Amino acid sequence: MQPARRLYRRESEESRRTALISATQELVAEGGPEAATVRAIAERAGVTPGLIRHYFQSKDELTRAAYRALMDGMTAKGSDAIEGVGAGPEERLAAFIAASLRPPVLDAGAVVLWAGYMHKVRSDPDLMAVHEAAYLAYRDTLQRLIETLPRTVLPGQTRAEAIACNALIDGLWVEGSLLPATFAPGEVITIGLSSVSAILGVNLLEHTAMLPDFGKTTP
Amino acid sequence: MQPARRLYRRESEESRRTALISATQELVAEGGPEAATVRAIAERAGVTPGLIRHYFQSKDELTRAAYRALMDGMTAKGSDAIEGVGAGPEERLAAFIAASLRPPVLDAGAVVLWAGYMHKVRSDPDLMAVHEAAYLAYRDTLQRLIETLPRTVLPGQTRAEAIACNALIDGLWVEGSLLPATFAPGEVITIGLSSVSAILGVNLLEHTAMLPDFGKTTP
DNA sequence: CCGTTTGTTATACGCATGTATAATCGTGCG
DNA sequence: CGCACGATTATACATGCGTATAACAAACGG
Repeated sequence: MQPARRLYRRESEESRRTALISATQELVAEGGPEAATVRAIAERAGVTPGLIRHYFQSKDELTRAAYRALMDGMTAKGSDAIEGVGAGPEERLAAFIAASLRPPVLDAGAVVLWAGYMHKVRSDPDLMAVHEAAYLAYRDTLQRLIETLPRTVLPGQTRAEAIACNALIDGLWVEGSLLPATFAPGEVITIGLSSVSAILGVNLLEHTAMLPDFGKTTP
Repeated sequence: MQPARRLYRRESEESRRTALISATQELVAEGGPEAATVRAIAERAGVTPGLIRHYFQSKDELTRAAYRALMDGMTAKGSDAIEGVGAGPEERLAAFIAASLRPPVLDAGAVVLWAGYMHKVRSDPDLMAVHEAAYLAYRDTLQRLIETLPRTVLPGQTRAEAIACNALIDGLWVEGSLLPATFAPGEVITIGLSSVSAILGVNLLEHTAMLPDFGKTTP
């Protein structure tokens, strides 16, 4: 009696690919890129290592797919945030910012995941293109929201403002995720909203009534 | 005649340690953490792999030392920037910000290096302490510079402002380093100074006369 | 209900990694 | 000048990695 061969079920290509991609993301988020080995990914996804090469030409291709999925997911979260809320420009901008500074976007695992891919982004032109597209898409959404604000602006002004707000949000995202104990609950969102308000010359804190998990920490 | 044993010179402990640390940093900056193998580090430092274990108990200890050196170096750059310049609070703050958004601090290698250590920072309490100390030191310097500005402030205001300015600078640092082609020369510094000005309610762009490599891109 | 297809597992290979230990030789001290 | 210490090199080892390939079995069509 030899060790029985492992039982399995056939699944759709899509479900297997997403399972492998999710497993990769989880492992990188937990233990950095070096923890995402072929064997660990397979175990997490509930398959054996060989199957990875059946769905991805190489581990590098799986890596690229996981990065693409990460970036798509994060930009999607931002778009979702401005879907439901009321039509006021300030409301929409405030919701967009708050969504980026709250879980699940504000999350140490997400930051580690993002950081773990950074050097691959720089060396792989394909990943660089994905990164640039996601970054510019986010910044573009931000800029469009800024342009809808009731203000009179100089030409070229909103571009610089969008860059600044994007950088501010990114920085708060990293630090709020990495050192959550350093901030009071909701403090990161409050700081983000008031700082963006200062940069743009508006008052977003007056338009936070509809935001979930907010209002209790701001006087 | 067998292959001659490699000639060598004895060197001080300090020079060997710094050589190994620098080699580690260079390799991580160039190719990510996975490129910094024991053999590659030794070759870059001009020694053989075994010597690493003579000066560091393990590769992990060398890694920790390299991260500490990175953080110390980056905070030192900021302190240097406010040493020479004139006594005006605005000048000093402007110089501090500009120094963080200009090479050698603004550099893709530095960002990749910083990002490459991120997951180790989260999992290793020792590195976490180093990170937190460096982050808070930087923020503290920033807050002290902000407090010297001629303004009347509410209690607790400067803390939030320091967090915001720190996040803004960090975000510009990352994006300016990773996508330098996206920005006009000096644009990152200009945006940083004008945004911090807006957040703090001052005008730093009027106090950039003494900044090197500046003034030509701002009207 | 059988045969074919192909998703999935199992096994093996070559290589690189971090570490341990022994051999060597540069160097400061007596 | 010689000798002993230890900084440095050399070699070896176990392990884990990504990859290649063959064997197997689950599901579907006939």
